Amino acid sequence: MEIASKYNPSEVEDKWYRYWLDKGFFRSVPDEREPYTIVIPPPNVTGVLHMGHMLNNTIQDILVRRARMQGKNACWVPGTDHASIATEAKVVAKLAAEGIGKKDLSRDDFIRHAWEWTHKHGGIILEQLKKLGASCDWDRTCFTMDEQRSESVIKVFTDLYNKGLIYRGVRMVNWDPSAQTAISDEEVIHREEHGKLYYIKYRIDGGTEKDYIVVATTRPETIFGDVAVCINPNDPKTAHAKGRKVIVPIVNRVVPIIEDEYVDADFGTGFLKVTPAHDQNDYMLGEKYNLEIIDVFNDNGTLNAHGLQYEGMDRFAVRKQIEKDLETLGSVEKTEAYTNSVGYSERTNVPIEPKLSMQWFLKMDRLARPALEAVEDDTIRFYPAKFKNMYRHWMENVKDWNISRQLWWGHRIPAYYLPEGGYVVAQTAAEALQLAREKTGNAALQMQDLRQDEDCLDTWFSSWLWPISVFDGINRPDNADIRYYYPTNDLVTAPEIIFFWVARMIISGYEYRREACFHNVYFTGIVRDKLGRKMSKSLGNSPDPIELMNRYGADGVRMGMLLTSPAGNDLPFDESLCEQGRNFNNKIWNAFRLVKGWNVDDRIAQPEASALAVRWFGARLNKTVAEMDDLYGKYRLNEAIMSAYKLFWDEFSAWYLEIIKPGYEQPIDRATYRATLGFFDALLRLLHPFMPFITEELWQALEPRKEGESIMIAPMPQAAPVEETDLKAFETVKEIIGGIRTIRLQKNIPAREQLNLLVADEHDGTFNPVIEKIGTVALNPPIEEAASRISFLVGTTEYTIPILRIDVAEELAKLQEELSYQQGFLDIVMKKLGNANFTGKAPAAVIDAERKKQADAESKIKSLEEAIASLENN
RNA sequence: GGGCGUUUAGCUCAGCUGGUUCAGAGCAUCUGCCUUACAAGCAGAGGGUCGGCGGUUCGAAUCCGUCAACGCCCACCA
Repeated sequence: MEIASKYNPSEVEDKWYRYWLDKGFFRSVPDEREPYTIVIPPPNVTGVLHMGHMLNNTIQDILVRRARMQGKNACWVPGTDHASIATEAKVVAKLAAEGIGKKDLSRDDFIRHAWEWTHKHGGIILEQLKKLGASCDWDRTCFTMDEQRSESVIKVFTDLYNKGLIYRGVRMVNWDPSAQTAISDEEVIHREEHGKLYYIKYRIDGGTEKDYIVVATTRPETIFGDVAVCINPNDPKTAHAKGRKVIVPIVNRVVPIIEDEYVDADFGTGFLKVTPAHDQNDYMLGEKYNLEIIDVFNDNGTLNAHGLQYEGMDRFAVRKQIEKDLETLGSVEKTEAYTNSVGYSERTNVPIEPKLSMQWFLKMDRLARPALEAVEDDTIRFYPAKFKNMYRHWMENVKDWNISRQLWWGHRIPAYYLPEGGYVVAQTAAEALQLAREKTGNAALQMQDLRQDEDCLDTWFSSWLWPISVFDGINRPDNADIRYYYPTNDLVTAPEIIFFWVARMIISGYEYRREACFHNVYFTGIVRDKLGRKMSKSLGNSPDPIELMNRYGADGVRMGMLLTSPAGNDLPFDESLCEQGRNFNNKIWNAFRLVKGWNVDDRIAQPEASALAVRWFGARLNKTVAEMDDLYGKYRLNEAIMSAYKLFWDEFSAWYLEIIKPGYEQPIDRATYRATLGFFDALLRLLHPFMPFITEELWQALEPRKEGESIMIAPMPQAAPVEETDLKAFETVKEIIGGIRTIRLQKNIPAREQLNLLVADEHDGTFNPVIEKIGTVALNPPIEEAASRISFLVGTTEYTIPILRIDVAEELAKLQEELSYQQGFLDIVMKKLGNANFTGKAPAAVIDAERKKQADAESKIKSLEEAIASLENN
């Protein structure tokens, strides 16, 4: 049998994925087993896979595959998100390219286009996840806008409205002039920006040219909305203006000077222009003093008729122009450089315009309470726990959630306006009509008399129900799926959406199921490039995951992602990590080639060294299994994989296989061979969650398998009690071998040349046959006095190799160096033991440990001195 | 402006309730090897006064204080 010396992933990955699908291994239906559930953070339906998805979904797949192998009924529900604002923007852009404006279309026509787009580009990302090996139950694939999920959303909206938690009101909202919709506070990103502070003169009404006050502003284009100027009543600087009126330049509007302590006398000039329509604080002042509200902008960020000659110009163009015009008028006292924080839309990346508009809000304070407690008392655990602080802070200061968006692509708000004012909220149009008739007492009211609200709901208003709605637990709260799978176990997501999504899911979980929606949240880090920059399309620093998988294999990339990322830490990604992953695949592949290349001969007895190796490796394996269980429990997946990695590479390949390896073209005994296949099997199972493809390929080839068997449903090795003394003794063996190899290297003695090794009486001989085999040494042979000897220490035990060729001077120097190190060490220990403070106050165990150090050092010094003496005598 | 977090080998990180499995791991580096599983490999080796300063203690990477650098979250002084 000829097996290639390099593993070729592309030959096996698709084959096994199809096999798993065909056998239905990913499918889950409720049964009597313990459930293990994960719901996928639904990616944008028209998105494509990026490195963040790779990390996130690899982690989920590891958790799910492990749970499945532990005998749990594992269910990973996949799906996509309609991504209201992002998708609508893409559709608008696509239509624009065809010369069609959104306004030219009816709502229905636009929605039709959006569905077309969704069907055309949708679901690509799910196909890409298959390449990664994701073991999702594809039969359960959901979409936030499919029928069941839509029904759930509308039902919840209606329910919350009926509970009095949803209200409608005019509020200052974050307006995105590009998408032309309001967005929530969480969708606004503040950035420091270098701008100008303009000092503008406002003439005092009834005064001369020389009578003016100066107002400092960063936004001169809003002066069309100025309705007052405010001063602090306690500010002597501005007191002269009390009770006066001033004239807003260009507009020539006469506005009053009002007084409020909100104004910071130390900022700017002490005069604050008040523009209630375009600033949150000004709006508050406006309400307080009952000022007129003048909105000067159109929805797209251009000026409206209030902007006079600037009407139709963009707000930033106006800022530049008005600066010039004010200067011409002599109304600018000065400008100075100023840095302030400007809000940007997360989605469209344009500066947010504070704008007054009618929106729908969800009251959050009562809803948030159980969700806060759940995380505080660890009913829901965060990994890493540091995110608890962030969460608490947000939840304690939670504000009402603006849930309406002025978009078409999404769930339309089920509010219906009545002809004579007022509205009703109902799940269906028919119910709405019924309600409307009751409310108005007009039985003749018809459907066409009602007008449904034009807005749709924030995308997160559907995803916050995800852990419930994917099991249809909103519409049918008692169905078998929701009762079995809910609460879900683990959520794997990015810290960026802790408020958008995680917090709100917890809230809806308590409101609609009265219990936590998941038990553990694993926060992944951000995948960055090796310079520490966030990966982005515009920087072009983001590798294409599909391309990476083609080059390194899905398993290689999965390994690469996991090798370096503790939960919550950013992941500085470098292709060399995939290389490391691929190399590991190859290592496993070659170990397999070795083992499968052996011929078994029943006539030969098991060598002693092999029997010992089997005994030792059995213990070593168990120890790692226990370690990995512990690490999984703490969600330290990168450490779990490292411990499997070292087990396979160092312990199994470098030690175990080397010990049991028969001579060239020699057969192996049956007992050792059986044990080795057993170990290999267990190792593959341990590694399977991380590297599903290669482990399946080799597991299938390791022994004859029946149709329908698979490593992915084989049991995960379980920890058994470990014989620690063997493990300890073997570690000593490694050091002895290391000592021998070092001497070979230094003295240029080939690995295959047999040497003699003299050991002291206190040497633990348990693994002597192993030492003789891989050290290529004879232990304590009957020999005549050697001309020279060279020795090393393991612990306090001396090992000596008698050899002929030896450089006495060099050897002496080495021994002297070691001697002086030991003497220095002994000095420190003695000083400590001589310190009455130490011996008086330290616990007995610590003092005993120091005494032991002393004894060890003394014994080492003694044998070093003897070795030196014997060399000198020769 | 508040709050939180980080700082340990060239890189990414472990080091729980202070004391030889306390200075570790993987990668990278260096040296020697094309040894019949694997050069995508094997065998060895070097490398850190645990961010600075001060304190508590018999003893500090570990506890306390302080300073510094970096990061994150929240916050609309125009």
